[in-house]
Amino acid sequence: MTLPSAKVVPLIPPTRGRTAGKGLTPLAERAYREVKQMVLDNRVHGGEYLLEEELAKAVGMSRTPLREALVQLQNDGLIDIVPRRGIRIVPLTVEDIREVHDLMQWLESQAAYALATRPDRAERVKALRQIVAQMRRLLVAGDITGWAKANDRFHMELVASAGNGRLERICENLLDQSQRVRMFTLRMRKPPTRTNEAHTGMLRAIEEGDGEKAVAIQIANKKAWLAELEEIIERLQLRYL
Amino acid sequence: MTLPSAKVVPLIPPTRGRTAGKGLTPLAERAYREVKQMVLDNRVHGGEYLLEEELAKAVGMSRTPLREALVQLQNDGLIDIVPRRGIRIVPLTVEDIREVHDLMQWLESQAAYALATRPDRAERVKALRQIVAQMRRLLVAGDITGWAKANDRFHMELVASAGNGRLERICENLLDQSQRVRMFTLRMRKPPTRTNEAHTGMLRAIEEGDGEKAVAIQIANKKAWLAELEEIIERLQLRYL
DNA sequence: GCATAAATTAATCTATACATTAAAATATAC
DNA sequence: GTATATTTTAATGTATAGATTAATTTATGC
Repeated sequence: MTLPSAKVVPLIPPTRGRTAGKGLTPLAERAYREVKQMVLDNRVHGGEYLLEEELAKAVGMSRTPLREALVQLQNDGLIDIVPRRGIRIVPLTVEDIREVHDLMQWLESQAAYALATRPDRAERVKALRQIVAQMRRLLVAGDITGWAKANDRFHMELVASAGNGRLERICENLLDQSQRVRMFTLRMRKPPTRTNEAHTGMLRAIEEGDGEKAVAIQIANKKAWLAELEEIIERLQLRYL
Repeated sequence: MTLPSAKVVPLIPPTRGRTAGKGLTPLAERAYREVKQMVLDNRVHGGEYLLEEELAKAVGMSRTPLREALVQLQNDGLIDIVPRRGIRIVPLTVEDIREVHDLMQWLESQAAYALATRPDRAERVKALRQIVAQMRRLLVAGDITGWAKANDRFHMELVASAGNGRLERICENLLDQSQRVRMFTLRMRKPPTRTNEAHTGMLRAIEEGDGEKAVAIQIANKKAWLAELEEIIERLQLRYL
């Protein structure tokens, strides 16, 4: 493959800084956001198929920008483009949830450990504490969906403290991939007071500069979280969600 | 956004198992592979622009499948699609290399640690040792490019030992993202005997079940690797590559 | 009634025409 | 000569027509 000489143009900020739907055309971006929201809101279910033409009609555009959005969504691991059959919502098995859980635990523990060793960690800890306070209020108010969203913000804020853009994008995507299952099972779980306490304890350890303790608390909480989810999924008797 | 009822079809293996260019149409897949190879082979450079029509002509297809391939490549972090300007090869700064390095170090250390605790690790250690032996032979033969490829296989094999598909894809992509810089600076580095020794030592520690020692060796080698690269880039006086 | 071949259908895949946009070039005023 | 307005150009963004493919349905032979 031979090319004419590539043109060099002044360096401009990359579009990749944006976390999702990055570098897509205007219609493709809208399609990306709308289809993604439909998936994350559990309006469709794992294993189900959608047809391109029907999706295009639903989002009010031709198939060309929609297809570009679908390539992005497939890359995010939310859908599969099945040749000549349609768009399949990626079914999530308990193994998938374990994979995502393991990765998040590994990456978050690195972020927590790194934060515990930073001299200027007080600001970050303060911001994280504010999120936990909000989580407590939402739990008391009975707003479990709001609590889950705040919990996601906590995790993303913790990860952001590592100052690594690629890490942030990876974690945000992992949260997206597991969102359908986490939301589907949310009301079947015990009230997440254990998570609130674990976050509080982890932040105290970070504040004290005790990275190993912070990591130990994080790992224990995440293990308990996964065990409860596995129990729920076993009780549901579903191979995938 | 409202949809007709989604069709449910028998569960078939997802296309996402494939590591790259997954779920793309035949022409899009070919475009993906060819353009990616062009980028990874340093036939274009960071900051340079390419035009869609010229690329389409070069790969011998219309813009439609090419554009789908470009969405995938952008998601891989290899190019940026700049609206109404063209495709830009993502410029890599030393900060980018640090990010990738940090992430790989975190993820690989998890994999190494996990492997060191597995009772059935002998088989994996054996496979990894074979790769290191090949790396030694290639170094003696003066084939530094072959050595670098074998080194990548070592890292991917180590990561694969964790049995986490998402981890593998993430790491493969991180290796891709840093490839242009690593290959560009390859011959400016000292002969990588330190890396060969580090791999050997790490495998011995894993074999002995000493995860912490394995991780310590891995971290030390990666730190030295990065320091040498930073020195080279500073000597080159380039803001990005 | 069953197996296989042939025809039909459904849906994507790809090419390309046309619309749109933003940069570049040119014209104009001072 | 410079600043601003206007026009032109280059390249993408989007819609859709037609090609292609694979699944489904129907026809045929035994």
